[in-house]
Amino acid sequence: MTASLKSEKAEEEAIVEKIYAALINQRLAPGTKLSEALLCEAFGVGRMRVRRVLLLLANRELVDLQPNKGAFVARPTPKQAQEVFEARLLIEPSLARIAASNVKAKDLKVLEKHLIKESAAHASGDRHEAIRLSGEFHGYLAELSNNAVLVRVVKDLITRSSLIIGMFGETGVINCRDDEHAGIIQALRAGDSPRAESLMRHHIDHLRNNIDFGRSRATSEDLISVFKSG
Amino acid sequence: MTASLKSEKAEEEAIVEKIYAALINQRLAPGTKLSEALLCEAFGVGRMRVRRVLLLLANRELVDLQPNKGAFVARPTPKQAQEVFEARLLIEPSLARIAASNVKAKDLKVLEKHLIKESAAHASGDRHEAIRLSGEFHGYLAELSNNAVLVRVVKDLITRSSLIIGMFGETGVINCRDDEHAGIIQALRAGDSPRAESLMRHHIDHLRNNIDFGRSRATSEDLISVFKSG
DNA sequence: ACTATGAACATTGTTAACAAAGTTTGTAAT
DNA sequence: ATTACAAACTTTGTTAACAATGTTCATAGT
Repeated sequence: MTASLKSEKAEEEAIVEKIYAALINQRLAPGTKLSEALLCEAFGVGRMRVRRVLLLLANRELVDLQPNKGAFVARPTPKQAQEVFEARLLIEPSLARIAASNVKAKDLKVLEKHLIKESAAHASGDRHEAIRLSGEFHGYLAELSNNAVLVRVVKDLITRSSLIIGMFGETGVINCRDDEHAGIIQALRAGDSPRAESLMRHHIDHLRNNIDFGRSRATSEDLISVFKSG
Repeated sequence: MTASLKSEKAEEEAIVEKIYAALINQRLAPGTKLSEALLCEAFGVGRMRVRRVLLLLANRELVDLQPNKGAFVARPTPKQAQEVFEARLLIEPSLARIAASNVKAKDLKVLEKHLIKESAAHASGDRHEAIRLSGEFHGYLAELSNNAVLVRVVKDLITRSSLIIGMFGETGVINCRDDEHAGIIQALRAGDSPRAESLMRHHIDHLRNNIDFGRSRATSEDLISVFKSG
C-alpha cells in the first residue's frame, strides 16, 4: 500500500535508462569514471542497486568494469566500433524493409513529427540533441518491426554508436542527415520495401563513412595515461 | 601468486557458461526453479556470485527473476518464441553470406568435423546432443563473421531457441537436419555467398515450421499451478 | 472431508560492517 | 629537483547478520 513498495525492479530499470540517456546525449564521455558513491548520491539509492546497474551496463558493453578500480564509461576500440556499424548495416536495412510493410498511418504521423524536431535541432546547431533525436528515429523504426528482440538489439547498437561517435566522429559533421531520414519516411509511406531497405543501407553506410576509426579523440583521462607512459 | 587470486571475473563467466550449456542441452527445463542455495552448493561459491550470475542470465532473458520468489528458467511465450526465430531469420542468412566470403580452409575443416559429430548424434538418436551440436554449428558460422557483436547476438538467440524447442518443439522431429547443414558447408566451400544465404534462410524457416507456437508443452511446475487455478 | 486460519519454516532482499586493493600525499634520499 | 618509498586515505569487493516476503504444515472449524 505504501508508496515505497510500488517499485523495486522498475526503479533499477529507470536508473539504467537515465544512464542510457546520458550516454546517448554524450553528457557522459567515454572514459569517465562512474564511482559508486557518486551514483548512490545522484540517484538516492543504496550501493547494492548501483552495483547491479553497473553490472547490467557492463553486460551491454556500455561500461567497463575494472576489478578493484571501478566502473568507467566504455571506450570502444576501433575494432569494436567497426563491428557495431557492421552489425547495424546487417540488421537495420532489413528492419526498414519490414517496417515498410508494417507501418500504419499513426506511425507515419509520429515519424514526421519527429523529423521536424530533428530539423530544428540541426538548424539550431544543437549537435547533442541532433544525435539523440537521430538515435531515437532509428529506435522508432526498429519498433515498427513489432519484435522486442530486434528492438533490444538495435537500441543497444544505437547507444554504443553514440559512444563511438563521441570518440571517433568528426566534430564538424552532423552525423545523421535529416534529409536521409526524410527519404526513408517517404519510402515507408509509399510502402516501398526495397527502397526503404536500400535507403537505410546507404544511410548507415554514410554514417560509417563519417567516422574516422583510425584516430580516437582522447578524453581527459586518456591524456594523463599518455603522459605517463610516454 | 596464490591460486585463489587468478580468477574472480572469469569464474563468474564460467558459471554463466555452464548454465548456458545446461540450457542448450535442455538439462534445465523451462520453469525450473534455480534457488540460490542450490546454485551456491553446485558451484561452490557465495551467494553474491550466484546473484550476479542470475542477474546476467535474467538480462539475457534466459532466466525469469520474480521478486521475493526467486529465479526460474525462462518460459518463452509463443510471441517471444516467434520473435526469436524472426530475428534469426533476419540475421543469420546475411551472416551466412558474409561467412562464405570469409571462410578459410581450416574453418571448413572444423565445420566438416563438426558435421560428422552431428550425423553421429542423429544416427544414435541422441536428441539432446543433436540439438546442442546443431546450435554449436550456427555459433561457429556466426564466428566466421569476425564480428563479436553479431556473435554475441546470435549465440543468445541460439540459447533461447533451445528453450523454445524444449517448450514448443515436436518431440519426434529432429530440429536441425544435418543434411541442410551439409548443404550450407558446401556453399561455403564454393564461396557461393547468395546460395549460402538462401540455404540458411530456408534452413531457419524449416526450423521454425517444426515448432508449434500454439500449444506449449507444460512442465511439471506448470501443471501444479494449472491444477490450482482451474 | 474440506477449507480457512495461523504459526513455523525457508528463501529472498537489504543493510552494515569488514577486508582488500588502489590512489594519493608527504617525506627522505640521491 | 626528482625519484623512491611509506603511510594515510579512498574506493571497491566480500562476508555475515538482519529484515521481509513467500511457502508449508498443522490445527480448528464448518
